[in-house]
Amino acid sequence: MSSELASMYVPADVEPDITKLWNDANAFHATPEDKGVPYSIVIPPPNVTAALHMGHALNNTLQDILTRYHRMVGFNAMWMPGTDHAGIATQTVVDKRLQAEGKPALKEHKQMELNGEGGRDKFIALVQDWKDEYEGRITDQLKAMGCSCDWDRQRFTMDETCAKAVREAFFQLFKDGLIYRGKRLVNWDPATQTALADDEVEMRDIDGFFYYMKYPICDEQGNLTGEFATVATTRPETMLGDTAVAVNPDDPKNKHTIGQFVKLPIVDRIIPIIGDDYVVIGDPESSDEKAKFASGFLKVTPAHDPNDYMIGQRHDLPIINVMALDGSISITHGWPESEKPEANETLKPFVGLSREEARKAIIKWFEANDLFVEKKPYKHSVGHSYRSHVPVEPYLSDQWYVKVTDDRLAGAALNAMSPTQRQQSEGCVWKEGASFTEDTGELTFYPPRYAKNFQSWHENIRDWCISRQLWWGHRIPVWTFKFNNVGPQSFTLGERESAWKQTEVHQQKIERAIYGIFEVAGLPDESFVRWTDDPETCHIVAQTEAAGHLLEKLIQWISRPVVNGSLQVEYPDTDIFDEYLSQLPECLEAHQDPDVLDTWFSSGLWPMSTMGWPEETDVLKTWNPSTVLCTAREIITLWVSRMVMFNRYFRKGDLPFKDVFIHAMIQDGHGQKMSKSLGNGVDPFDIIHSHGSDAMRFTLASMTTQTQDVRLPVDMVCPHTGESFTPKYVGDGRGHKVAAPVQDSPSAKGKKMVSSYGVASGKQAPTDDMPAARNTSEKFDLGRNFANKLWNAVRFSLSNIEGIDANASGGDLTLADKWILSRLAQTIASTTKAIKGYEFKPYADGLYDFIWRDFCDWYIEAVKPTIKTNPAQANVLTTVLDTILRLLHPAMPYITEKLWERLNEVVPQRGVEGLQLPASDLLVKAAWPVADESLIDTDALKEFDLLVDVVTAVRQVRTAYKIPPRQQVVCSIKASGENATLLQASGGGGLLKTFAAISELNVAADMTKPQNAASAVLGDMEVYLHDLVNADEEKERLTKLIADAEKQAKGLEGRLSNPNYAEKAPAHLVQQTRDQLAAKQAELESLKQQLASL
RNA sequence: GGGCGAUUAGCUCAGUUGGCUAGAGCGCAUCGUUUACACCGAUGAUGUCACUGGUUCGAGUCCGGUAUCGCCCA
Repeated sequence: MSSELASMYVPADVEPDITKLWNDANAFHATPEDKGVPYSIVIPPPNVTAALHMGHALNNTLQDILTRYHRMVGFNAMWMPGTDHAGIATQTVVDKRLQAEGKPALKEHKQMELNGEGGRDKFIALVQDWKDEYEGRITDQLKAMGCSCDWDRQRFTMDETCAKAVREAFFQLFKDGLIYRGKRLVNWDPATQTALADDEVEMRDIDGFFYYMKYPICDEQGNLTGEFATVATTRPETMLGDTAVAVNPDDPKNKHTIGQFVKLPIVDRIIPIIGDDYVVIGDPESSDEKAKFASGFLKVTPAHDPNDYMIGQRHDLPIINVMALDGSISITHGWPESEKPEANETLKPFVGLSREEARKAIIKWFEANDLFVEKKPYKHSVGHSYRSHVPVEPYLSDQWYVKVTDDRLAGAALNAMSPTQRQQSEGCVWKEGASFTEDTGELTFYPPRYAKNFQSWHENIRDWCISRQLWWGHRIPVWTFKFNNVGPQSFTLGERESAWKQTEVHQQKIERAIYGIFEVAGLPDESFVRWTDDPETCHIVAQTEAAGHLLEKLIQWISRPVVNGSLQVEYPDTDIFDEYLSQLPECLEAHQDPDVLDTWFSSGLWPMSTMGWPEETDVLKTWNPSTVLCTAREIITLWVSRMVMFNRYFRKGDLPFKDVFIHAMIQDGHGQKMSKSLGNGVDPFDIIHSHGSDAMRFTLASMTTQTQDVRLPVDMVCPHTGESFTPKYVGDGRGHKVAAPVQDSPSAKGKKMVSSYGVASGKQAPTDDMPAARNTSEKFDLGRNFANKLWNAVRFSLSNIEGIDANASGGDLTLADKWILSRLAQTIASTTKAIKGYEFKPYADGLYDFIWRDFCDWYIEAVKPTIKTNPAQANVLTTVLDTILRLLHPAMPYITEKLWERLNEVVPQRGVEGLQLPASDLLVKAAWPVADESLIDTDALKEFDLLVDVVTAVRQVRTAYKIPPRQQVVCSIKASGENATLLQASGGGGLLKTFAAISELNVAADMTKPQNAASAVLGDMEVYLHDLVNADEEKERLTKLIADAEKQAKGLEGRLSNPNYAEKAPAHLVQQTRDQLAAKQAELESLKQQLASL
């Protein structure tokens, strides 16, 4: 194959070929049988909601660096790829898209479902289409980035393998009493109409009001006393559901009202005034915000406020829900029928109003009826849905919970922590005493400060609501059987007992029926469990999909329509019918739970499910626990926690991963989060196209410091000219800086374009004349330039070596050779250490400096004159090239693989004594270099540094005198001892000539300064460049140098004249300072002499 | 309210157990296209290391406080 290298690195010409090479070699695939210590990473599965953004690009670049590095080191490395179904997010996105396109959306499909037209399945199919599209795009993006994932193992959180794990996990937790059903206040999102977990609620400060409203006080019969209780609330609309007014028993002003009643306006409900010390005593003078605003009377609405709910529990208050699922006022979602709300003419106008409308209407009503006191501005924190961004409504409903406050879950997660990272704390809120009970932990956070986050989350954890009222997700594997005639609505003690008895009989019959059909189908008895929480209900959980299908069949049969006394659906197997089903109670109703599981339930199983759990596969045994999880900090609580709890619980205490590496989040140039709506995101594909994958990866790696955030200033690409420029910014009215919707082209006069913000905000639609502009960032030029530099360095090196036998004997190593090998050995050590410690910037910077500065600027220039005639030197050069490619490969896989191919063609064998470089067809499979310490030649390092100093000094003088770079100059140097030897040696002298365009070099200890020579002083050396001087300029130059030297000498003197310094500082430092001062004084002396001689 | 992070050159950021005459990339200025690379080379200018106390022979680095910005949790 001809692979002459082009004069410029063009990623698009290289990347597809290299991808093919890797694919043909199946280079990313690992099996448990492969040799090497297992190393694995599971990808944090990107949501199929949207394509990947720059944060994902960073996240996956780092994982790929780790994976490729460990593969090269010889680990059996496997990177598990996949995507997450992201229940609420994806369902919402698809719904919005359908609405925007005017197609039947979620609402319409819900109606279809009610009509029995299969709306649920049809909608899920639409989401599935979306998922297929975005899963494909995400995969393409990762592949374009060069991610070395084991693509044969790619998973999706809702595929069959993962679904099996979800089913089994739910079953086991259920069986072990760690899943329960509870009627609780949940965080309800009225827009998407689903419950949210606590951590899906984001708090926002809202400028609201405290409203003060008067409730008339009365006796138990409703006779008004003429007094009023003034309640204070931020949410007046909830007053319809008030079931008490509370007063602090220590409130001197109001405690006398405890025991009385109020007649709730509009509703006319008679509710008690109760004493509860939760109530804040009002004090307008107080510095405490709450006391300042408190009126002393707290309206208690147990159905619509978590704190009120607790008060309600303590005082056994009724719970009256006054809202429908969409948050509108409703009398049919829990309003007691005994109040006959439909007959209440006062109430009628409020029914059906939205929360916001109801608030206004109720305030208006209170005003009209002289019961409104005032409103005061009040800034408070309101929970909002992290998806729909509407305020969350505390809402009473039945949900499934995981009892994560069990020691087996949260306790196990805490005990997983590395003992070195545990913090002193006040213990857990869910457990008596301290947080930790064992020292089994190996879980380690990088950077360590994030361990604190993890710990305090678990210490304060609450039970986890896992049911979501969505369609897109894992359907909850619970089948609920209800017996409708076990007894009256409310039970006396005796009735309750008999009801339970009846229940027992019913349940036994159901169990017997299930055992029967399972046995016939060959399923084990243990593949279902039953749980009963009230006399009318029993819940059955199926362990496997097969068991679920049988239950489904049973339910179909139970729900069979009975027409004219005969069954319309026969159970397929008559024997089963006769033996098991004929006994089932007639009063039975059954259905599968309509809800789906919280997405994090399946994500929490990801490190296990992707590897085949619950089967104990070889993959699972080999790579679980995985080695490291790379993610962003926002995910520590949501995801890391759940994976740790689940993995430890289901796999006998094993961790899902040993290390957690938390990387920075990418913000725009103004420190704002990148988001679609702000139009400040940068698409990885755009950067791959404009700069190349390697450039993007390298730049991202070099941005990865240990801080929390990094900024990526966002520029725009002019669609008219293709150039990038910094856009004009405006405020968006919400405190954000955004690119103005319309931008002028920087160089195409009169042409305009629309910014991403313009498009996203809908403020400006793109047209043919005014197209949309893409975002980019100048920062990626760093990686692009570096790639090109490397490309040309290798190209040039190979063109010099080609045709000569680098493996031939002969030739000696020069100073430059010894120096570059020393620097190479140091670089191998430092980059290896950096990767091992998850220090990506030092890794990237170290290679950048070595390649650009040491190798290109100095070494290549140094060997230019001799490389073609010195085989030993050619061997050093190829050894350095080889090692550079290996070291850089994890960060820049494409270009290094391409150059490797060419290097193999030109020089198949590389390596020197102390640095073995085993040959490999593909760089991706090549061994990571290890250098012997003997390669580091400290003399060579020192000597080369001296040469660099001399060269730099000469160049400075040349520049000062405006000598054209190619004009040769005669140079004399006054030097003695080692310095003189070095400078006289052919290596030193030759290098000086090469680097500083010196035609003739003389070195002597007693060199005198020639007439008209310009000079530089380096310690006790003096460098003279002949025939340059213009006395005035030289005077000026020397005066400035003298001033600098004097200043520095003064500083050193000051340090030494402090007696404490000599006494207390380490001796070697004091000596060093003395030496520095001596050198500086000699230099000063010399400069002064020169000045005088002019 | 609790926790975490940031504040170093015009911009984006390094600065690893205190030893600094504070660095890099971009940008800027001057010079340079006989062939590795103009996605380049040489040289240069630019810093009260946010402020303020303290510890120390010595503080960008350690400790206390203040201010501003950002994130997480209530």
